[in-house]
Amino acid sequence: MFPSNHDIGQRIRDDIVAGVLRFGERITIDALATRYGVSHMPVREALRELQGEGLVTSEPNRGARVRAVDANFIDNLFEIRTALEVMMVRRAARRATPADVAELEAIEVVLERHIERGEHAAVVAENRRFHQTINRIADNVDALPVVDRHWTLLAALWRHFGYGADRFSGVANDHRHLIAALAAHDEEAAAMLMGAHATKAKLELLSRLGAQAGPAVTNAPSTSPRQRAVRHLRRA
Amino acid sequence: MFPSNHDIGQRIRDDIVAGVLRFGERITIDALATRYGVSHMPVREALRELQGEGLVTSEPNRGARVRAVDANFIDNLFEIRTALEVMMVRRAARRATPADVAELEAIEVVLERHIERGEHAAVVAENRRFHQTINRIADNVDALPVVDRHWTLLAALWRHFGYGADRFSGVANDHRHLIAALAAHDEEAAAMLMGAHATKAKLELLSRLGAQAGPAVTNAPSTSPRQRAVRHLRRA
DNA sequence: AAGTGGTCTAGACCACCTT
DNA sequence: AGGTGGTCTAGACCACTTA
Repeated sequence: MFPSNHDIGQRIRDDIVAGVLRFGERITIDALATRYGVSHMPVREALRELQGEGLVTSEPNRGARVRAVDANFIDNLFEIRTALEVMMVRRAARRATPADVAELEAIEVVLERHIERGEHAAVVAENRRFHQTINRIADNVDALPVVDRHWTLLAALWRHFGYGADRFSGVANDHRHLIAALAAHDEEAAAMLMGAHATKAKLELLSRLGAQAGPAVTNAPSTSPRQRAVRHLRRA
Repeated sequence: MFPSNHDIGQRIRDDIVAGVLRFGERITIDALATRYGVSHMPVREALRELQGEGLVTSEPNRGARVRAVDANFIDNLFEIRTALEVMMVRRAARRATPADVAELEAIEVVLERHIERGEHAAVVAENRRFHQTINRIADNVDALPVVDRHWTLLAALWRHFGYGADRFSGVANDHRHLIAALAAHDEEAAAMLMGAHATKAKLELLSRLGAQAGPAVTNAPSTSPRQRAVRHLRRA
């Protein structure tokens, strides 16, 4: 049983958030293929996937780079997520059945137990399930993959920046209110709550990014696309 | 410019909207590969791309199908587009420079000339440029690919259902007001206008879908995933 | 057990950037 | 011209489904 094959995308993502692949670093299909012991094609597909998540940028015929995970990136991602999840929770508020509400409550109970016990990874996983359930209730199958694509990346970022128990208590409170709004079919309330909920997460991540020291990133996307000398500066 | 061979995705998309591949039809990588005279891999990637657009659905180990282009599908797509474009136009309203506004006005002039002359395809192309420019001003590079992915499909749908000169006059009026809101940095107005603009397009498409006779579609996604006998019914 | 859908390998090949 | 990034071919192979 080789774990080696398969899921090259996840391995690259892990290597990026783990710092093995530095932000801004140049990456080539060939190098990654030999590194992971696979052939061209799986790496190519993985890079596309990561490009879809925004983790990798690529200029035609000039190779790809690890995207700088800076405030701008976080901001972009959360604006997308917020716009879509607010739209989704509106639909969910219109459609939620008592059974749906019960399902959310059950998930929330589990989630809060994980919070009490400080089981961070489990909290993140259950939190994802909570939001996925809302999105399933919303019943827009075409939006699901878009939103879902960001979750793996966000999970990696939380893991990287540390979880922080202080944040989780607020999460539970938000969720309880969200469930109430859905149960009451109060679309406006649900939209407002979801917007605030997502914004909190964004601000939280941004503050950690700032606290973690400035240089988590750099590699200004090289607005003048033809110079490379800058790369020599990154060494330390 | 792509040599000729490539861009299997576009060829499949064209075959779908042209009715060569019927809605609901079963499609396999192998069949498409032989049909277009290419090997497995390009078709596989193309199918993924189309899945990303929502044009194709796929169940693991059970093959793919042409997605039913019904009211529900149109609705899903436009909810995504509306949510994202409203978010984008808000950002654009905050950032638009006089030069940006001038660029939009220039595009709009060209667009309206095409409208007067009844050059439908050119109108669609220029309309796309208009919205792309707003999204560029918004400066969320991570949202661009998501929104952009739907444009090729929408263009194909307009082409398929017919353009309709009646619609275009409203478009020009909406655009003029949008430009004014952006120039005034009026974020709320811009958001409201964009929401209405997108909703109009959705309703327009839906009405054409309804007018075009009911059976543009069918193939209920077979909610009980294990039966295939139904397939024999589709023959006529 | 046979069939079908789908991914991986290994290398050829091509287009564009770099001398 | 030479180099590098990236796509395509042809077939092996694996996983899951169906008989």
